[in-house]
Amino acid sequence: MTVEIWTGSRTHLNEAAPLLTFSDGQEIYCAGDPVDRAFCVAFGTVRVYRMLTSGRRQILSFHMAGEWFGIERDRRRKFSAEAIGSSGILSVNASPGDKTVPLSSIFWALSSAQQQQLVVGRPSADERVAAFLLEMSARLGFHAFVLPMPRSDVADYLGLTIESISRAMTRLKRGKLIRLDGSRRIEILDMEALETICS
Amino acid sequence: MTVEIWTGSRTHLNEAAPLLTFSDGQEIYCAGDPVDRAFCVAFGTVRVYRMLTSGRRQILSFHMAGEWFGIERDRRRKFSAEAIGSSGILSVNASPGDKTVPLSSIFWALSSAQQQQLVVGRPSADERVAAFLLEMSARLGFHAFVLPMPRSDVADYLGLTIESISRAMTRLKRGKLIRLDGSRRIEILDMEALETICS
DNA sequence: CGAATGCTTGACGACACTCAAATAACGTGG
DNA sequence: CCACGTTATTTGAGTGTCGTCAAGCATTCG
Repeated sequence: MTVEIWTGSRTHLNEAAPLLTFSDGQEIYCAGDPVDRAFCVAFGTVRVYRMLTSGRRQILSFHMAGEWFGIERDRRRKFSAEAIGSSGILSVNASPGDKTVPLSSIFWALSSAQQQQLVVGRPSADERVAAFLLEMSARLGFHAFVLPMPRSDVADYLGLTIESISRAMTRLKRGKLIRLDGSRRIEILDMEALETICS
Repeated sequence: MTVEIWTGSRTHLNEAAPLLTFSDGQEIYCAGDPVDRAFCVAFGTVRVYRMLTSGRRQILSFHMAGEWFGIERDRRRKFSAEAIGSSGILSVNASPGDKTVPLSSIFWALSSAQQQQLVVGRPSADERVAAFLLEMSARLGFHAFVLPMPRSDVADYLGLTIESISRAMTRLKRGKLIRLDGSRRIEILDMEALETICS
C-alpha cells in the first residue's frame, strides 16, 4: 500500500471531491459512524467534539479553511463534528481503492493536536484565553480577526465556563492587550504581552 | 516521494535501527534540534515536554514500549524528550533517502494526542487523575500497574500541582476506587466508578 | 544510620464555578 | 427601518476548589 506524500500548499485530490454545505450546528459526522472518509474545510469552521454522559461537552479541535479533519485511527468514530456557521466541506472517500492521501495534513493534524494540549494544559484562565487568541490569530493570519465560534464553544474547548472566558477577555481588554468590537471581533493590540502571559 | 503504509502489529524497520540506552532523566533530543529521525521505545518510558520561560514545564506525552515518538511537523524540534528511568530507544534515521515510515504509528500518535486532550481538558483534579489512571491502565494492559513516572511528571502532564495529584489520589483511595502500595504501585479496584467520574 | 529525595497532609489565600441578574447583540415580522 | 422577542454575553455575589507555603512522613541510597 503506497501513499503520496503531499508537500504542496494547495489541496490535491485524486478524485472528484463533492462540496457539501452545512448550516450552523449541522452534523457532519457522529460518534459511532464508520470512518470511511476524511474531510477538508472549504469555507466556514468545524468543531470536533464529544459528549460526556454528564452532559458536558469537550471540544477537541476547531478546523478552518484548508484544514483536514475526520482522520481517526479506529474503525468507528469516537467523536462528532458539526459546522459552526454556514460551512463548505469537501468529502474525500477513503475506500481501500483510494490510496492518495495528503500525508502532510496528518502531520499538521498531529501538530495541531499538540498545540491544543499546550493551550489547555495551562493553569489560569487568562493564560488559556491568551494562548487561544494567539493560536487563532496565527491560524487566521491576522492580528485582527472575527472569532467564528460563540463563547460556549471556546469554553468547552478550553475547559472553562463562559463566564470565566468573558472575565478573562475583559481583563485582557482592560489591560489594553486586546480590543473588542462586539464579542466576536477581536484585535490583538499587544502581541508581545500576550506571548509573555503564555510564557 | 512514497511511503509504505505499515499495518502490521510489529515494528518493521527497513534499516538497522541501533538500540540506544538512556538513564533516568537523560536527554534524547532537545528543542531546537533538527528533526532528522524518529524514535521507538524498546523498554522504559519517555516524556516529551517543553519549558516555558516562566520555568514551568508542560509535558505533552508519555511514551511506552512499542510506541513511536519524535515525529514533528517542522524542520526543528519544538519539544524535548527525556528518558524516565532506564530506557532503550530505537532511533530511525529519517533522511531523505529513507522513505519507509510506519504510517499507522502516525495515526496512533494522533489518536494519542487527542486522548491526552480529553484527559487534560477536564475541570476537576479528580477527573483528570481518574482519566489519567484509566489511560495508563489501558496502555499498560493491566488493572494493577506501576506508574513509571514521579508525581511531578503527572502534575506537569495534567496541568496540576503535585499536591493536587496527591490529594486526588488520596480521595480515590479513600473512596475504594484504587489501592495504593507506595506511591507508584496502583491497583484499580473499581474501574466502573473511575469511568463514571470521567463521565 | 543519616541525609536526601519524594510524597502526603494541613492552613490559608486566590481564583474559577455556580447561580442570578443586567446588558448587549441578533433575528423576525410588521 | 424599527419594535419586539430571543439568544448571547457580561457582570455581580457567594461558594468551593486548587495553588502556595510549610511541615511531617516515607522511601531510597550511600
